[in-house]
Amino acid sequence: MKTKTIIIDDHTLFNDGMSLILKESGFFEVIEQIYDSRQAQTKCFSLRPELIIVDYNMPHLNGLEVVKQLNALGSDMKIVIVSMYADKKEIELFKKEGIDAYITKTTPGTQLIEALKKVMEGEKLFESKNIAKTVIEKDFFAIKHQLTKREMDILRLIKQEETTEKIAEMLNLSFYTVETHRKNINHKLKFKTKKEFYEFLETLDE
Amino acid sequence: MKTKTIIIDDHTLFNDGMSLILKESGFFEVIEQIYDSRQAQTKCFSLRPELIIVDYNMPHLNGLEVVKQLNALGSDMKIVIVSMYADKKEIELFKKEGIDAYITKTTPGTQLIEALKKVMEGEKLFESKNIAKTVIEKDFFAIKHQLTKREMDILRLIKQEETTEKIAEMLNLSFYTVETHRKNINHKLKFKTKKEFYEFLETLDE
DNA sequence: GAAAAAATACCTGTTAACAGGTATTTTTTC
DNA sequence: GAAAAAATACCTGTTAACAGGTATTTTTTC
Repeated sequence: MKTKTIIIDDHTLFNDGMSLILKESGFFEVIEQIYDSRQAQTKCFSLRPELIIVDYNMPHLNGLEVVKQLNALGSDMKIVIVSMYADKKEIELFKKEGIDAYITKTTPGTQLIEALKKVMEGEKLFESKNIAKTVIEKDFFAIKHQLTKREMDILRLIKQEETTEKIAEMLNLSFYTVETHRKNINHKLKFKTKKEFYEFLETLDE
Repeated sequence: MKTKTIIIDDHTLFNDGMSLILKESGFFEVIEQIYDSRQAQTKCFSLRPELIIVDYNMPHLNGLEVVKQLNALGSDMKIVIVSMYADKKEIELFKKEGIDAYITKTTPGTQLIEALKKVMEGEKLFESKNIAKTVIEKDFFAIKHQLTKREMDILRLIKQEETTEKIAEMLNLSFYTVETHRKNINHKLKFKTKKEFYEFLETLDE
C-alpha cells in the first residue's frame, strides 16, 4: 500500500515537482496538492492523509501555523516540514509542535524519499548538522516570551513606524508610559543592530 | 526529437522536481542538472543544450550573472529564468540580457511545459500580468543607479550601522561631508519607512 | 490577602539623524 | 578647455529615541 500524502506549498511548481518525485518513487500516493495554506486544515480533516508535507514560507498561514491547525485535528498524521532555510531555533519551534521531520530544499529527491520512508516507520529526522554553519542563530521566540502583553502591543505599533507620541495617543496612555515601556522593551531585547531589531519586528504577528 | 535541457538551481529538491516535470512531458530531455552556479558556463559550453533553465536566487553566482556568462558563450541556447519573486525591474534587467522567458515558481507544471514549448518556437514570455498584484514594486535597481560612487560607499557603511562620525573617520572625510552625502542620499531615496530603507540596504552588495 | 509582576506616570539630559541652507574644489564629460 | 557632475566642507536648528532615574496604582499569582 502506498502512503497517502498531501503536499502543502504555495509554490505551484515546487509542489508539482515534489509530487512527481513522490509518485515516481512508488511508495507514495499524492492524494491532494494544496496551494493555499488556509485550506490545509479542512482538506486534511476530510481526506485523512497519512503523511503531510508542509512548506515553511507561505502567505496567509506559515508552516508553523498550519502545523498547529493540523495538530488541533488530533489525528496521527506524520508531518514533515520542507523549508528553504534551516534556522536552528525555528526547528526547535517545530519540534515543540511534535513534527516528524524538518528537511531543507537543498536535499536531493532520492534522499527525500529515503527520509520520508524512515518517517513512516516512526523515525524523527531533523537536519541539524549542516545547519549551524549557514544560519542565523537568533532565538526570537525566547525573546518574545520575556515581553509582557502591553509591551507586545507597543512593539506592534513600533513595527508600524509609529512614534512614541502617536502610540500614547492611540492607546490612551501618557507619553511617559509609552516611553517607559519602550525602555523596558529595549532592556529586554538588547539588540546590537537596528537591522536585527527590524528583523525581530518582522517575526511579530500583526 | 526532445529538447536538450540543462537546469541550474541550487535547491536540489526543486531541481529534481522540475527535471521530472520536464521528462514526464515527453518534450524535454534533461541532459544535466547543475546545483552549483559556478559550473554553469563550462558545462553549458561542453554539453551544448538547446534550453537552459536558471534559478534566480543562488549562492556564488546569481541568475543574472549566470545569464551574462552564458551570453558570453555566444551560442543560440534559449534561456529561461525561474524565480520565486517577480520584481518588475529585475525582469527588465534580464530582458536587457536577452533572455527568452521569466517564469515564477507559482506557475503550475503543465503551464511551465506550455511556456517552454512556446519558447522553443521562438516566443518570448514574461509574466508581467499576474505580477503587479502580488509583488513588491520597489524599483531598488533604478534607485541604486541614481546614486554616485561615493554615496554608495557611505551607504555600505550605513548598512554596517556606522554613525556619521565614524564614517567620516573611516573615509578620512569631514563629518560635514558625510552629513551632506547622507542628506543627498535621503533626498534621492525618499523611503517612507525605516523598514523599507533597511530592505533596500539588504540589496546592496558589500 | 500578602507578595510579585505588570502597567502606569513623570522628569532630566544626551545624542544621532535629519532638513534647511551656502560654498568651494575636484573630476568627468563632450 | 568649458560645462556639468561629483565630492568636499561648514553652519543652524529640530526632533525622536533612549538611558538614567523615581514612584504609584492595578492586576496576577500563590
